[in-house]
Amino acid sequence: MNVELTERKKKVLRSVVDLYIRTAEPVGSKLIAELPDMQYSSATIRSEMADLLAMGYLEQPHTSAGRVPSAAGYRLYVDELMAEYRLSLDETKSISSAIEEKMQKVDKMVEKVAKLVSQATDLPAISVASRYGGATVSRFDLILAGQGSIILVLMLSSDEVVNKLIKLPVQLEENDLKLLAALLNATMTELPVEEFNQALLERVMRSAGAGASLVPIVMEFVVDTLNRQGSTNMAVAGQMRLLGQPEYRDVDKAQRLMTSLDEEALSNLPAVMQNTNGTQILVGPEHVARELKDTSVVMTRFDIGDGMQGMIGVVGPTRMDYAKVTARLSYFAESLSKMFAKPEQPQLPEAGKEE
Amino acid sequence: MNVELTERKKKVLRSVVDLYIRTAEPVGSKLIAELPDMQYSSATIRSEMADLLAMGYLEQPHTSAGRVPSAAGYRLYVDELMAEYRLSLDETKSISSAIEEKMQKVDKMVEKVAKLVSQATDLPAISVASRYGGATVSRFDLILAGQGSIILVLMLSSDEVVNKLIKLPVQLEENDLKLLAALLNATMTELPVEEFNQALLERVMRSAGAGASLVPIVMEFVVDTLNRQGSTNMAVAGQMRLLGQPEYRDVDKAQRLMTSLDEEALSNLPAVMQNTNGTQILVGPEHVARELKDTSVVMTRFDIGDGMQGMIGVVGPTRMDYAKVTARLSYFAESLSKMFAKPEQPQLPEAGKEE
DNA sequence: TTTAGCACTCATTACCTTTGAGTGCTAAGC
DNA sequence: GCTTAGCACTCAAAGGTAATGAGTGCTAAA
Repeated sequence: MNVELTERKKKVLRSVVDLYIRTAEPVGSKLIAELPDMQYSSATIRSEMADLLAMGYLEQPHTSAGRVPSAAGYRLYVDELMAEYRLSLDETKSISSAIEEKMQKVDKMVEKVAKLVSQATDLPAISVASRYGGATVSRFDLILAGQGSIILVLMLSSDEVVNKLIKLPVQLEENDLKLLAALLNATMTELPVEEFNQALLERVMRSAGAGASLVPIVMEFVVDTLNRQGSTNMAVAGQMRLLGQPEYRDVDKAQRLMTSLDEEALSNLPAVMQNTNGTQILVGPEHVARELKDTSVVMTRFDIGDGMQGMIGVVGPTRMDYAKVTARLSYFAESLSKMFAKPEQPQLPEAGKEE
Repeated sequence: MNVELTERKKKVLRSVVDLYIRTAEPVGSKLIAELPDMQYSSATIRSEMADLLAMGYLEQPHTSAGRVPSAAGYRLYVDELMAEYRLSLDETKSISSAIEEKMQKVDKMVEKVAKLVSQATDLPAISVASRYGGATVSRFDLILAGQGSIILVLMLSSDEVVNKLIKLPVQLEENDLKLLAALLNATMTELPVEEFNQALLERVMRSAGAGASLVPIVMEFVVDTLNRQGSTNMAVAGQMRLLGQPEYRDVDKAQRLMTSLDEEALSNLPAVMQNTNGTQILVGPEHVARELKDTSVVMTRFDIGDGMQGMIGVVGPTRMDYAKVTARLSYFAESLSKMFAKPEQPQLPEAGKEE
C-alpha cells in the first residue's frame, strides 16, 4: 500500500506520538506547529495529519478533535521513529543497586525481579523464569538427624540443592543409610523425570535392604522436585500502578485487564520466548489476547545460568513511553544476565555481613 | 453517656447495618418498615432512627437522605448485634480443599494463604507469619559434591532444613570435612544468633585445621539464616478486589489505600499479635493509620507449629459483611492450625502421586 | 507549496429544571 | 402515651439546553 513516508510526515507522526505519550490527550495541529523545531504552520501540519489519517497511522476520536496514533502508528513509531532514550546515571545506578541485593532462590527471585521492574517503570510487570532442559539429580545424600528423622539432600544437575526432612517410624542405622545412599547414587542419578516409574521403584526397592521403606518417599520427592524444576515460574507485580494511568481511570477496565493478566500472560509468553531475543514490543491488537486492545506489552529476555532463561516485561497503555520503558527494561535484563553470569563468586573469607 | 438501647432500637440499628452492608446505599425508614419481621410503620422507625442519629450510632449524608451506620454503630453491631454467619457445607469444603494442597515452605505458604483468604472473602488479604523464639542450628552437615563444591546442610531447631552450595578454591578431603563438621556441631549448635561474633569465629577457626577457610562462610550463612528465621514474613494479595467494592470506584481512593497497605499493615500488626487471640475487628477511625477512615480490618491468629504464629486478615470498606468475613476467616484459621498440628504425617510408602 | 482566514463540528462544561426518595413535624387514632 | 397517617419541605441525582472553545476542512491569496 504505502510506499514510503516523506521525512516531514515522519516528523509530524513522531511529534504526535511523543506528545500523546506525554499528555494522554488527542493532539491538535496547533500544538505541533508550536513545537520548537517545527518550521511549518498549523495549516500545513493539518494537511499532513490528514494524509497520515488516510494512511491509517493516525485516528480521530471525533470530527473536531485532535489526532491519536493508531496501532499502525505506534508500530511505525517503535520500529523507526522512536528516539533512543539515554538512561541517566541516576537511573542506571538505582536499577543496579536494586539488583545488587542478592536474590536467593529462583522462585523468590522471580517475584523480586517483577517488583523491581514494576518499580523502575511505574507499570505492572511480569517476570518469568523457566528451564529449557529437564534437570536431573546428580547426587543423593542421606543424613541421620536423630529421633528417627532423616534429611534427604538432592543435588541437581542445575547445581541447585534441595532437601527434605523425612520422619520415619522405622529405626535406621548410620550404616543402612550409607548403603542406601550409595544405591540411590548408583541407580537414580542423571535420570530424566520420565524414567522414574514403577519398574524402577521396584528394582531399587529389591536391592535396598533395611532402607527399602524409604525408597518410595525418596522417589516421590525426586519426581516432585524435578517436575517443579521443569515448570515455569512467573510472578506479576505492581498491578495497582495501572490505576495511575489515565486510560485506566475506568475501574472496570483496569479490573478486566488485571484479571486477564494472570491467565493471559501465561498463554502468550511461550510464543515470545522462542522468537527474537532482543526487546520485543507488542502493540494493541497485535496481541493474541482478547480484550487488551489499547494495551501494549514490552518484554525482554535475559540469561540465567544453568539452563534457565528469564523474561521480564511490563504491561501498560498503548500510549506508554516506549523509549524510556525499553531502555530501562534492557538495562535491567543486561544487569540481570551479568549478575547471573558470575554467580556466587568464590567467596573470600568475610563474615558477619547482612542484607 | 447512653445507658442502654431498647430492644427496638437495637433491632432497627441491626436492620440498618444489615441493609447497608447489602446495598451500599443509605437506608431509609420505609425500606426498614417493609422488612418481613418489622411490625412498625415507617414513621415509628423514623423516630427511632432520629434517636439513634442523636446517639451517634447513625449518620446522615444529607438532610433528605437515608441513614448510614457511623463507626460507633458498626462497633455496636459487630460486638453485640451481628448474627452469627453459618458457613454452608460448600463454603467449608472449598476452603478446606484449598488448604489441603500442601504448602511447601513457610515463605511460600504465607503468600499462598494470603491468596486463598483473598479468594474466599473477595477482599484484599494480608497474611503474616513470624516466629516468636529465636531459632538455633541443631545440626551441621557438610557434603562433598565434586569439583571443589561443598553442600552445607543446616538442621534448625524448628525442624526446618536449609542448605547452601559452597564453591571453594581449596581442595578438601572427605576426612577434613568430617572433622570440620564435628567441630561445628560441637561449638556452634544451640547457639542463638547473638553469640555468633568475631570471638567465636576466631576460636573456631583456630581449631579448624584444613577447613579453616570454610568457617567464615559457614558462619555468615548461619547468621543470615537465623536472622531470616526470626524475621517476619508477610504477604498481601488480591488488592485488585478492592475495585469491586463500590466505595472504591474512586480510583484515587483505592490507590491511596493500597499503597498505604504495604507499610501501614506492617506497623499495625505487631500490636494486634500481642493482644487478644480471637478474631479482631478494627472499624474505621479506630485504626492507628492515617487515611483508612472508611476502612475496616478483620483479622485472626492461627497456630503454626515450631514456635511460629500466623495471622490472616482482610481489608475492606467499613461496610463489609462482617459476619460472613469473620466466619470464613475463623474457619480458615482453624483449618490452618489443624493442618499445622499434624505436619508431615509419617508417610506410608506410596509413590508417584503428584500435585 | 505554504499559509491565513473562516465557517463548521462536536465534546465538554455550566446552568437550570424536574423528579423522587426521604425526612421532620403535627395531628389524629388506638 | 405510643403509634401512625398525612403533608410540606429538602436536596441529590437526572435530564435537558445553551454557551464555550478546541480543532478541523476548505478556499483563496501569497
